[in-house]
Amino acid sequence: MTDMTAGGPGLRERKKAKTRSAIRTEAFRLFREQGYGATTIEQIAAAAEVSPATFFRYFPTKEDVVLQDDFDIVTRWALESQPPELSPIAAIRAAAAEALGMLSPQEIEQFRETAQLTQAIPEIRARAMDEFARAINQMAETIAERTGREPEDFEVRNLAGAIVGVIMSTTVNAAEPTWNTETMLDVADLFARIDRALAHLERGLPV
Amino acid sequence: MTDMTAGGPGLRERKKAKTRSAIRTEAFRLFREQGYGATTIEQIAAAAEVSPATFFRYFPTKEDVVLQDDFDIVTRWALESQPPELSPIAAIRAAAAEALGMLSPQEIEQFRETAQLTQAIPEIRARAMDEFARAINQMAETIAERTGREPEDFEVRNLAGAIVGVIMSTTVNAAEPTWNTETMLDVADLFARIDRALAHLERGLPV
DNA sequence: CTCTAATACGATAGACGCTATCAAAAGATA
DNA sequence: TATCTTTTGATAGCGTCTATCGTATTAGAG
Repeated sequence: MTDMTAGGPGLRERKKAKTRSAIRTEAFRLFREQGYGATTIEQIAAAAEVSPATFFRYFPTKEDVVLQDDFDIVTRWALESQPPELSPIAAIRAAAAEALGMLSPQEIEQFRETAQLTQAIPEIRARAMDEFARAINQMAETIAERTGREPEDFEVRNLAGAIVGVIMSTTVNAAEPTWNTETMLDVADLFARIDRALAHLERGLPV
Repeated sequence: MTDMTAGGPGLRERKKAKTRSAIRTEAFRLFREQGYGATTIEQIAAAAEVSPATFFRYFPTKEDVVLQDDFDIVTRWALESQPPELSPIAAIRAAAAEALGMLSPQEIEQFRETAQLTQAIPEIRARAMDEFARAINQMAETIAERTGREPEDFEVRNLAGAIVGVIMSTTVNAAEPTWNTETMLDVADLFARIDRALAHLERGLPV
C-alpha cells in the first residue's frame, strides 16, 4: 500500500476539478464576449479543449454552467454557525454579512456575473427562481432547528416563505430592465438591500 | 356593407380561438396519457390537426401550453374591485376567495392539472417560479395604489415580496414529492392554505 | 512492473425544440 | 368577382441534449 492516497484527492479528482473549472471559465468569457444565446456548447467545449459530449458530463444543461455555484453552501454553513439565541431572521442577517465577508474578490466578481446573467437571460432567471423555491425548504429546516419545531410545520414554512420572498423582492428588478449591457450590479449594495429588507420584515413590514 | 361585422368577433378570430383551444385540449390529453416529456410537438399538432409550425404561432414554447392560463387576470380584476378600506393583505384574501368562487368546475379542473404539472415537471416549475417574480411587481403596483405610495417604494416592494413568498410556501411541496402520479391535488384546499398563510402573515408571522 | 477492473473520454448518430422563409389558402374589403 | 391582408403548411436548418460504443487513462493488487 503506497502512502499517496492519504494526502489529498487523487489525480483523477484533480483533473476533473481542473476540467470543470476550465469549462466554466471559458464559458463565462465567451458569454461576456458574444452573449449567452450566441455562444454554443461547441464553442465552449472547443475553448476548454474537451469534446461537446464531455461538456454534458460536467454540466447537465447549458444553464447549469452559470447556476451551479457553491455559494449557498457557504451561506448555509455561515447560518448554522450563528449563536442559537438569535432569532431566525437575525441569524440570517448575521450569516449573510459573514458570508459576504468570506468571499474573495474573484468570487465576488463571479457572483456578480452570475447575478447579472440571472437577471438578463429568461431561462436562467427561471432556473434561479426555482432554486429560490428549494431555498424555502432549506430555510424551513434551519428555522425548525432553531425553534425546536418541525420543518413541515405550517408557520415555520410560512416564515421561511416570507424570508425568501423579501430576498426575492430585492433581487427582482422593479422597472422593466433597460438592458444596455452597461447596467452594473454592485454586490455589496445588493447585500445591503437584503439586510434592510430582512430588518423591515423583522419589524412586521409596516407600510 | 354587410351587417355581420357589428355582431361579435369575426370569423377569423373565432377560428383562432378554436384552434388555440384545440391545441391546448389535445396537449393536456396527451400529457395525461403519455406524460409531458414523452409528448412531442408533432404529436400535439397532429392531434389538433394543425402543422407543427402553427403550434409555435399560438404558443411560443411547449411550456406555454401549460402556463398561459388567464387565471391571474381574473385574480387581478377581483383584487382591484375590493373596497379600498381593506388592508392590502385583507384585500388579497377577499379577492382570492372571490376568484375561486368565480371558477367553473371545468376551469377548476384545468387549474388543478396545471398546478399538478407545475409541481411535477422541472422546466414548467421553473417558468412558474419566474412568474411569481413578475407577480411581485404586480403586487407592488396594487399595494402602491391602495396605500398611496410609489410602486418602487422599498417597503411596498418588500411587503409584496413577503406576500408572494408565503403564497409560494404553500405551493412548494415540503417533502420530496413522491411522484406516483396518484398524488391528487385539491384546489379548494390549496386556496384554504393560501388564506391561512396570509392570515398568519397579517399577524406578523409568530412562531 | 504488470495485470485487471473501474472510470473518463471522444466520436458518432439521432431525437426534439425552435426559427426562418416562402408559397398557397382562406378571410376581409369593395 | 377582384384585390388585399392574414393565416397556414411545407421545407430546411441550427442548437441542445441523449444514447451508444470503442478507446485511453487511472487506481489498486499481486
